Amino acid sequence: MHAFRSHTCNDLRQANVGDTVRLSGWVHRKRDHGGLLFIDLRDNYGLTQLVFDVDSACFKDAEAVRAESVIRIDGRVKARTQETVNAELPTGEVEIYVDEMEVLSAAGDLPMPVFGDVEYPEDVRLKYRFLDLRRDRLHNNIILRAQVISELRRLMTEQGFNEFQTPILTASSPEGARDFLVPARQHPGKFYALPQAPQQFKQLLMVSGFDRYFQIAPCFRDEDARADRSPGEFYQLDIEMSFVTQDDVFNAIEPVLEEVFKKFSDKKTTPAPFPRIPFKESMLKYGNDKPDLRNPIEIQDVTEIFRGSGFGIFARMIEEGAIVRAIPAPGAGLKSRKFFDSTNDWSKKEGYAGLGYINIKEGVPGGPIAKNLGEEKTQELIDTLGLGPNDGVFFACDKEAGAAKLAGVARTKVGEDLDLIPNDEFKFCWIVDYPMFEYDEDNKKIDFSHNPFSMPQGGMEALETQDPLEILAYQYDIVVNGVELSSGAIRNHRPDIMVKAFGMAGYSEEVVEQEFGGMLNAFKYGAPPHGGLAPGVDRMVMLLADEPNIREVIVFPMNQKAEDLMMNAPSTVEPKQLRELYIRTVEPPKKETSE
RNA sequence: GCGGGUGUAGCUCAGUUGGUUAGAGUAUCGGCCUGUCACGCCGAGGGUCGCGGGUUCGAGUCCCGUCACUCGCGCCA
Repeated sequence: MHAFRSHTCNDLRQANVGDTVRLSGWVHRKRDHGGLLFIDLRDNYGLTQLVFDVDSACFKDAEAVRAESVIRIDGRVKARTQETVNAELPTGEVEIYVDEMEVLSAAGDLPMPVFGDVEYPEDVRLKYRFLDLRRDRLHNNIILRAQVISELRRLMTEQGFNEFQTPILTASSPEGARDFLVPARQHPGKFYALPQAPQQFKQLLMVSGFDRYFQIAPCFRDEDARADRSPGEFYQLDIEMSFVTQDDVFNAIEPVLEEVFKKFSDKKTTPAPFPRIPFKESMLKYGNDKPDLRNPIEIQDVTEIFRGSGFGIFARMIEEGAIVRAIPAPGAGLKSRKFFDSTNDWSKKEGYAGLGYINIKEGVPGGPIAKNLGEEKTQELIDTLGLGPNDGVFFACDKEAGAAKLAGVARTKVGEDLDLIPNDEFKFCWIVDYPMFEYDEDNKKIDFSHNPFSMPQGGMEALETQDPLEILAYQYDIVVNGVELSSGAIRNHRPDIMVKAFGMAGYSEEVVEQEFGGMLNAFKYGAPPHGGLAPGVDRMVMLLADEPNIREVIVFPMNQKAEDLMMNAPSTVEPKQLRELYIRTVEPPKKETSE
């Protein structure tokens, strides 16, 4: 017999009755009746009930063994009586009468139990991640993650994509997020950077003639955490293709996402082709470029109705260049005034200008805006917005960017408060036609709005003839349920167009040469038109596992402050290590303390 | 860096208007228990109420500061 097990804890069934078996696993739960003792033995695969009666040679050992100890047992499979069958367990028709037991590894007092589904503080869960990972919820999430990744690889490979590894130690690149730096011992004063994404490498792979690349690629960005953004590192399904148009990229990735989401979730999934929404339309109708299409509310611009109207606050602001966006709140007219006031208070607390509103009760519009706007204008609003006799509507008035943003968060807030967002579907869309450039208010200059490597729509001619702020790029995002899953682009493979585009954003040819020389140089020796994208793997699994927090789908995540509480990273290092690197650390200045 | 929330036993939580010796469930330990599967019953131990300061005759409760965790803003080509 095998040293540890003849079966797993999910193998034994009625058909095994009479067999002599050997099992190993964790003591999940003990039920000690004095003269009779049950242990639920657990492994990766499931649970099996062990029975020790008082005559058993190992009864005393079983009484002493603690939860989460690892044991090996030999025993006989017996059928349970009709009354004692456990229909909840796949192995519930049988149990093992134990003849011999060995403790392979004794467990001490547990800082958190594995059994049960009690919530535990996150720092305890992170410090004892190996215990948390034994629990069903995390264990299942991580298995799901493995299966999703395996399926992604299969689907990509079947489409003729090849998986290549790209360097982890590479060069810092000037824009994007903050880099993680690694000192270069052989080059005092110089540093490697961990890649924020294998962007240039995958483009270079296209120049190298590999035609179709993918990678489950680790990406490193030194940014602060969010619920859907783990600090440090994350994974992307990184994809690049040669000789393709934007539609070719869409056609390649849509079936992959559709199939993975259908396979690993019971929720309804948008069938391919996914809707395509121009960036500008998304900013207007949803107030952001990652719309949750489950939310039925659509924002409208109603600036013209308020221009010169009796509602003086808005009218004056419009004269100064503000706009007004309307956020309908279906059915909210039946809510009390408190609903509208507290939504307004919420927006102010979030740091916005505040929300005006009209609440229509039984067809009668109420609130200060309706009063001051007058009957005719109010009716025009109701007709324009298609409001019903018991609907409400909020208004965001500000400069365009501010109003759009406030309208967007209000749309989400109102949709949530009115319970308008169903949780039983995945609604995908593409956001397309991003602007190539935007005006950078801080530095008073034109800058890239997204990815500087994107091909401008219209190519060189557009750059030479159009208003820079009007030029669109072949740049696209995939969004599902308000989560930005991926961004991508058809790349700019022409050195002349690239130098021109960078020039418009204020980067000299020398700077481009210095920062992107590797790629720019490659484009001078025959580069195929190419494009790609990179959906976030962690976010995909988070959505499929229906988890609100990305740490629940990462095996060993860091906390919000980018610390690994289990491994104690980051940590100080030996002076010798620093000397080798010609590095000296400087204490940060102490904060002023008021005595 | 900024704003919100949370912080009481190992854990989940209760604790009234500021008023006796801060409670319950669970876990742990001891005792009893031969059909449980959240086993049951009896008992015990376990607390600087995150920490520091203040107000008060008196603070878990009120005020100020600070720390930890978390959510958001900034940041995220």
